[in-house]
Formats: sequence, structure tokens, C-alpha cells
Amino acid sequence: MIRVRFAPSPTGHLHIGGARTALFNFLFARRNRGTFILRIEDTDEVRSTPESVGGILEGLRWLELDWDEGPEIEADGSGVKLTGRENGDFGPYFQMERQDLYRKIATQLLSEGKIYRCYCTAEDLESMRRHAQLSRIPFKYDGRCRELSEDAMRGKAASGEPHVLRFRMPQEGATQFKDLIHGDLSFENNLLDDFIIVKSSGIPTYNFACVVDDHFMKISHIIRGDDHLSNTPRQVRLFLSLGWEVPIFAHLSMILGPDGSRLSKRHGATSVEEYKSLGYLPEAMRNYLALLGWSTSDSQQIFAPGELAQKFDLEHCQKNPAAFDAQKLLWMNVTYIRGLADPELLERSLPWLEGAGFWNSKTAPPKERLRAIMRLEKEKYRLLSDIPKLLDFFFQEPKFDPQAVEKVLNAENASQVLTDMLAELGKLDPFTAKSIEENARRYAADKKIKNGAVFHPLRVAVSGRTQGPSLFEMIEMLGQTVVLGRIRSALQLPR
RNA sequence: GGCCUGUUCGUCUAGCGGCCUAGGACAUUGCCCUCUCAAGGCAGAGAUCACGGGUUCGAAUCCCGUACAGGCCA
Repeated sequence: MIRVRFAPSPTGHLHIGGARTALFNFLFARRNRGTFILRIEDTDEVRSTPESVGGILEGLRWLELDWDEGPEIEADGSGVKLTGRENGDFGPYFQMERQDLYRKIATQLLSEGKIYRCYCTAEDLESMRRHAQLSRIPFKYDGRCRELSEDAMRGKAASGEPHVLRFRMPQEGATQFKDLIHGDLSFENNLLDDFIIVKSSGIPTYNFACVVDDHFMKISHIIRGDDHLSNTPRQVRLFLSLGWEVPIFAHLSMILGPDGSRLSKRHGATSVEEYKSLGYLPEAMRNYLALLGWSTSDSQQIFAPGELAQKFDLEHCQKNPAAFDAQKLLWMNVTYIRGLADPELLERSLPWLEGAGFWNSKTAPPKERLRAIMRLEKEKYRLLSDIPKLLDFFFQEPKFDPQAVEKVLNAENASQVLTDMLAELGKLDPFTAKSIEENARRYAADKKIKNGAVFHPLRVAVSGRTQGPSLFEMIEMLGQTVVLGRIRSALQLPR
């Protein structure tokens, strides 16, 4: 039975890297008819926030990475909310609610002598660290509390001195584990120190809580970023000393910024939330993220719905880090937008049209008309947020681009052309793209001027700019009354 | 500083000993189409497979070293 998990710390937004890890876990689960579990690792008391939990869940939901077990949420218009209930038989899925379990396991380990109390203070550790630095050897806890005498131990315990719990790491041999991406890996034990499993506050450390949860949640495969690779031998050691079966690992390479350094804010948007509000489509995001560090043998780029879950495998995951390429993401978004059927595209862009004040559910314009307008520029939308920007002149008076006015409307003959066309278009019936075009071309031919000398001023007059949809369809869509009005206004423009 | 992992066009990647005079995609260049901008079509440029040694009849592919990058512990 395949069981995988995504285990974010709610200390910030859902990062691109986290989203990719979640995606790979999700795809692996779906591909193998396994279970995808969401666990919240909130043991960092100071940095964890409920807002982060909400944000992360919302991001996952937006990407449609639906988890089979974990916190239950309900969605309303404004976002997702925790219900306080959970799905799955292996909860709770918040680590802070699993303290009793960690304590129980720690007690057991202590009684078996596999861990020990360490009373070293921060100052003690600091001096060890300095010492190590001075003698240019790597810092490693020296294990001085490892063999405290019974008496000393009892004394310290009686006086209630604060202590941590440390794992008794074997000093010889090696620890190996299976990694589906890197192959079998082996680490020398003597390089690992007696790491802390419970802090003096009584809160378990990441390495400990993670192992306990992965065991009790029956996780079969741990798929995570390779920044955890160095932690893995410690965790394997814990599994072993508890007599638990060790899961199979898969360490994903990191995602880097375009300059090759770790992806961070200075590279631009790094959270899923930002991409959502920028106007990216979740399916484009998923597709792009899937291809960061994974590929098929034929380098397929675009995947139909469900196809990723069908084809995904860990064997084709890249070992080396991948640079995040915003340009390719954008291309992918364009591809997906174009692939959307018109009604679907309209539904998706309604929030943006509404945001721009071009639509609302009461005053319309009717969706039929919106769809027709949107179709005019469909191949030009890179982001959903481009749509209102590109189409604004259909909904409001054009904002004249000064350069366009200077270059086109102030050109020789432009006023004459517009004046003539005003008359021509005024008597045109029917007012269709076809009739408008025939009329404009005939006019140019009669006057022996270039088509462009007619078309360009018309375009700027009705839309305010030099770039836009097919001129005649645009004019038809605007309608005779509006077009005549706009040409008149353009003729009044200060020169 | 130690350890770990990695290194194929600018970028994402295919490749798992002969099919590679290295394939695809994004970006890029030119041309065509054209009422603008796009889109589309066609053509092109771009990687001595990090470097140096081996192993082999034969290596991008296997082994060793070096360099560089990233990660973890500090």
C-alpha cells in the first residue's frame, strides 16, 4: 500500500518548491493508487501561524492537489477555512496535537537507553563550537552527557535542571537507505553526532516528530527536497532503533533562481498565491512545476488532464537542481489559455473583468457579448489579468496613447480620412465587419492612398492605440453609434 | 571548515556502452503571411556532453581525480 505525505511547516506562504514537492507526492500517489496525506508540521511555536496554514491549504486546493487524509476544509467565496475536523484514520494531522505520542516514544527510548538526557547549557555548546573552530575541526557534540554517572544524573534530575534528549548515535559502521532518485546511499555513522530529539521545552525536534509520524501514519515513500538529504541518515537511525520499517526515500533536487542561487524573493514571485493573483492558470502551473526536475523519455511538454498522474514516475526525476524559468511558465500559461473553450475562459476571467469594473453579475454586459469580445484577442492573453487591459476600450472611452496620436492621428491626411470615413460609416447599412472593410478599402482605392493610411487612423480613433484586434471586427463589435461618436471625439482632440 | 549531492545548447531536458555528425521544448535570429500587435508557417543559429586521466574494439553513458555549484551541520 503506497502512502505518501506532504508535510509543510506553516511558517509562510506555499513556496514554489513546496508546491512542486506536494505535486510530486500527489502524482506518485495517484499513479500508484496510493494515498496522499497532508500533515502540518507546526512544532516551531514562534514562526508557525494559523494564517500560514490557511494560505498553504488554499494554495494546494487551487492547484487541485487534493489530499486524501489531513485537515478538512470548506471553501466559501473568499477562500478556504478549516472545519476543525479531519479526514483519515491516522490523525491528528497537526504535530502539536500529537505531543502525547512523541512523549510516549521518547520515554520508551529513554528506558531502553537509546537516548539520554543532556544537561549541557548553551554556553557549554558555544565553547565546544569555539574550540572546534579554533582547532579547525568540524563541530560535533562531544557526547559529554552520554555516560553521566547514576549519581550525577540523579542529582541533576532532582535539582530540575533543564535538559534536552539526545540520540545515542552508534560511532561505527554506516547507515544506508534506498533512494529512488539517487540510488542506494550510505553515510558513515561517526560523522553524525548525538542529535537532539526533544528540546528543553519538551517539544520534539523535526527529525524526531517526523520519524514518529511517518511510522504511525504508515508512510511508505518519503518524497521531499534534497535539502533533507543530510537529515536522512539520522532519521533512518531512529527508525532502526525503534525497530520500525524504514520507508523508501526519494530526494528531489532544489529549484534555483535564474542566476543559479536558491530561489528567493529577489527573483520575483515565489509563492503560489502570488502566481494565482498574477493571473496564472493552476493547470499551467502544475504542468510547468511537473517539468521542473521530471520529464518523459520523449520530452513531452503539455499534458492533458489526468495525463501527468498517468505518466509520472520517480525514476525520471533529475538529480541536479533546476532553474526556475518564468518565461517558459508564461508560455505554458498562454498555451493553456488558448486551449480553454470560450465559455470556460470567460468564467475564469470574470473575476478580473469584475475587478476592472467591466462586469458585474447584475448590470452585465451579457456573457454572450463578453465572450464575443474576448474571442477577438484570445491568442494574445498571457495572463488572465491581461484580459481587461487588452479589452478596456470596449467597456469605456478609449485612453489615447500620446505616441499613437502623434504618429497616426497627426499624420498628413489623417483628419481628412477620419472626416470622410465618419460620413461613410454613418450611412453604412448593414454595419458588419465585411461591409466596413469593403467600404474602407474602396475609399482608399478611390483616393489613391494606401490602405494603411485609412486603417491606422481609424484604429487609433476608436481604440486609442495602435495595437489591437482585427480592425473591422473590432468596429463591428463596438457598434455604429459608438464608433461614430469616437471618431468625432478623435477629430476634436487637441493637436 | 567538514560531510553530502550534483555537473548535456542561455534555460528545462532526452540519453541509461555502438541508433549521437547529441533529440525535443522555452527563449533567440531571419523570411513568409498580414489592417496593427499577436498567432501561424518555414528556415537557422546555439552543447568539443565541466575538466584531466583511465577501462573498453568503442564512452555523454562505467571507474578515479580536479574544478565549480548547491545542500546540510555549524
